[in-house]
Amino acid sequence: MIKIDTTSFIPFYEQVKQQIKGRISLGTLRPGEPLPSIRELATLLLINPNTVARAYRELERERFIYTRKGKGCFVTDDSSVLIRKERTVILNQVFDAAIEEAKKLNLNASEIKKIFERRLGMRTSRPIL
Amino acid sequence: MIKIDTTSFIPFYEQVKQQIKGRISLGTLRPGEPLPSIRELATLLLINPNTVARAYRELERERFIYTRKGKGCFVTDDSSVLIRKERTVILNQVFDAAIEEAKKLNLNASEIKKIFERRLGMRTSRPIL
Amino acid sequence: MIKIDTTSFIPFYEQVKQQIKGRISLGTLRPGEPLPSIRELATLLLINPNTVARAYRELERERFIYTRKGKGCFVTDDSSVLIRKERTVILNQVFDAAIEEAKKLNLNASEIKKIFERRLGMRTSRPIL
Amino acid sequence: MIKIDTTSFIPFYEQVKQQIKGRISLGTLRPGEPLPSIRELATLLLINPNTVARAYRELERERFIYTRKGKGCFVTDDSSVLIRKERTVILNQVFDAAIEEAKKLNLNASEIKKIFERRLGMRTSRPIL
DNA sequence: GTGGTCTAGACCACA
DNA sequence: GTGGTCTAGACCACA
Repeated sequence: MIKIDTTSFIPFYEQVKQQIKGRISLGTLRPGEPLPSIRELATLLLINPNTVARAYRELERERFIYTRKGKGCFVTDDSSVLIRKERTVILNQVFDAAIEEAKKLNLNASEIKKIFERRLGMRTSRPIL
Repeated sequence: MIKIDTTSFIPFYEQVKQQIKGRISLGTLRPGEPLPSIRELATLLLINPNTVARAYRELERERFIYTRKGKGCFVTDDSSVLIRKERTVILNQVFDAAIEEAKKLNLNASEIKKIFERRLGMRTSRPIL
Repeated sequence: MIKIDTTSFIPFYEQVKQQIKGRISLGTLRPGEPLPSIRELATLLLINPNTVARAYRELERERFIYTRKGKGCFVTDDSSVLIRKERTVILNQVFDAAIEEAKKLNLNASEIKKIFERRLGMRTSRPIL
Repeated sequence: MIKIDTTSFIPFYEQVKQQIKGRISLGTLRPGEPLPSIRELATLLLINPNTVARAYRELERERFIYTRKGKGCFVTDDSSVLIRKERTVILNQVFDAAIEEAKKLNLNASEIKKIFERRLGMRTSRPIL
């Protein structure tokens, strides 16, 4: 499910971090549940274990996961609370960025809205209503 | 108007490129019009001339601008055409990114729409309606 | 009484070693007396038996304890002598470390002394005087 | 001035961090002042640049230093404030550790005090008075 | 098997 | 020159 975009400017370790957070937020990864092992995920993503280790280390420092030596890494109990806090911030950021971009390309609000809804529709299984 | 986000993972030269393209698209920079000189822009953005030079070099290679030795850099006649081509691609990218992000954070389509419209409203001078 | 600090950089086996030595020095563990069994101590400390085994193995190599197959591990007769030798070394080490740390934090001798005595007082049942 | 103890259990990157903090606290490194470059310090300490980079990265995340791409790392303005906060915590920790150690070795308060003052005297140029 | 530290060395952005 | 990311691979503590 996790993917690395090798063409992106975003560092690999950062992509891993963001996607782990995303999965916690989605509930795919729940409190107490183990993350894939560093080596396992590295193999899966075709990247170096050190890079995954860095992502995990930073997630630990940010209290989304915790580590037990020799056992593995696990989602913390308060991870979802932390993510919920980050959530609004993150969402505002990405939408503001998109809108800003559209404005720079000289679109007005209704044009922006039209494009947005087209994209949203394409990526939704059910009709929006 | 142009700004460098020093905390972003996007390289400075890329930020400059994107913003120049944005201004061409906006019509703030028109065909034939001169760009700010490398040194001038570098001073303005508090970055090294080499970095601006790289942005200009790539914009030239992509045919958005051309260089006249001793005179400076100018917007090409077909720059807007080129940008128009990029436009849809760019917009789709940024909106898809935003929507993707929202989905990772476990929002459904109508929630995403609500947030989007709130942000869009905040950043528009006239009411949308 | 023995405790593992899971946040410390000091390896678990080393923490066990140090604390066993401490108890021999304290007289809580006397020559000839049996140590808790490897499994027992491992269970108590919530760590793996292998880790306790390593601590015991090294203590045996350093002649603080000896092993009787099928019976267990016991404190040697000359353990206290050995520890007495280590004692001054150990104490100097820890105090030098503390003083060094204080100096790095830019305190002068009298300030260091003041802090030290405050801490010592706090951790002593009877008044020092 | 900075030294790596290769026999210590404390990781190299952590030793570097602690000593940089110590020098900031001492005033040897002042706000705005540049740290030695990563490569320079690595060469000096006979360790790998990656290890120094990790120390610097963590110091940056803890807001003791900041980084300017292509320019170097510099002490932040509020570094001393942050250190002052850490100061008491750190000092209590090290002194408590030393005292605890002494108690485990079965010394009473006055003996501990005697040893402490002997060590303190040895490491002070002027008599304490 | 698990994670943690470290090295040697490549390649990039930036000054 | 500066810092940042990444890889390949070694060695250690711990389960």
